[in-house]
Amino acid sequence: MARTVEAVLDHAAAACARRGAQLTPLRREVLRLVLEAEGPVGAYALLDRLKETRAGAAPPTVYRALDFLLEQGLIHKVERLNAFVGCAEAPHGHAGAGDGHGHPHQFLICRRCGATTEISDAAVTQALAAAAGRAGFVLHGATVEAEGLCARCAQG
Amino acid sequence: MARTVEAVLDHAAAACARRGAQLTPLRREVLRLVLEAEGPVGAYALLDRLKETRAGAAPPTVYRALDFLLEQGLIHKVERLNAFVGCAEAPHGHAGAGDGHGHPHQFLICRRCGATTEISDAAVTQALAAAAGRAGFVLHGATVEAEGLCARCAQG
DNA sequence: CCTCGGACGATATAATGTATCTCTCTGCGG
DNA sequence: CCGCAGAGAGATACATTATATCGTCCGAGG
Ligand SMILES: [Zn+2]
Ligand SMILES: [Zn+2]
Ligand SMILES: [Zn+2]
Ligand SMILES: [Zn+2]
Repeated sequence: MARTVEAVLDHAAAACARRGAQLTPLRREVLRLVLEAEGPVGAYALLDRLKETRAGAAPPTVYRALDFLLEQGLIHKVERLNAFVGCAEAPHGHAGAGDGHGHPHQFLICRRCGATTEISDAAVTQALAAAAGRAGFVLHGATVEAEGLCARCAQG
Repeated sequence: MARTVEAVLDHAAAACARRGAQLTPLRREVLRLVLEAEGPVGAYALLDRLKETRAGAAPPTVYRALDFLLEQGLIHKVERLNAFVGCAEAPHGHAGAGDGHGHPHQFLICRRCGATTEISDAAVTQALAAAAGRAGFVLHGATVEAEGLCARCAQG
């Protein structure tokens, strides 16, 4: 797993460089903390972990890094949780569209165990685009977060 | 317009009563403030307005009322804005499902003028339900918030 | 050398949301 | 009438999340 995270970090650094951006050591460290977390992680939880290696870290430190990672499409924000997760697709070649918006995605959030699964369902994306179009709305992005019970918790 | 708001409030009170809940004067006042706002309105903005008539109002005052109104499906929360809007369907007979979750809905949020339009698109709802089902996820509700340019702003 | 811009450090403050305890009112059983 | 339970609300304090602002450093380009 540690190997995997390092590989993703290297891949992310390359993707940033390709777009003229730079995954600095600080940003890389924050991204690592997000990826190592088991699920969505709050900015202040990240800050606490970051302080272990960077004593002077403060809220703007982590928020600036998170803003960068969001722009690069390397992480997503879960609005319902005010928390952040690594993009599930970044390691598989997508790594952000370079347009500053990431890619269309949806979250399935378990109300019991908190598991948050990223999916990228074309039908959902299309349906939303169609609905927006009918309203004359020019779509730039969307937050889609489902709440319910994950497969594991639904069994009990 | 004022007439309309009063009519909606009366309708909401009746709907609550039908479900064994009570739209108390305080809750009614908070709902009125939400409905009178031009768009999504934050809890603390509501609190400021509420203080004009209820000097002792504090954060829990407004949050408790908002929680009740959310449960009754009379308002929705816009997660991306941390703000609240009146349900666009409540005045038209729906007025909450009574199941404590409101109804499926989506928001179209204009990044330029801030206009927030509530829609209820069956195709989006179905597509999301299908995607969740394929993941073995039991869907209970969803936050769907599109960002872009409204018809008016897109023209410029 | 100069200076310009991006990244970061540092401090303070704003905005949003909860916990907890008390108090009062109301309806009801005894 | 009395005592009690439960909902609603007042009040204080606190927790969590996010931003504003200013200063410093450093490398790219002139
Ligand atoms: Zn993603
Ligand atoms: Zn679960
Ligand atoms: Zn609605
Ligand atoms: Zn607009």
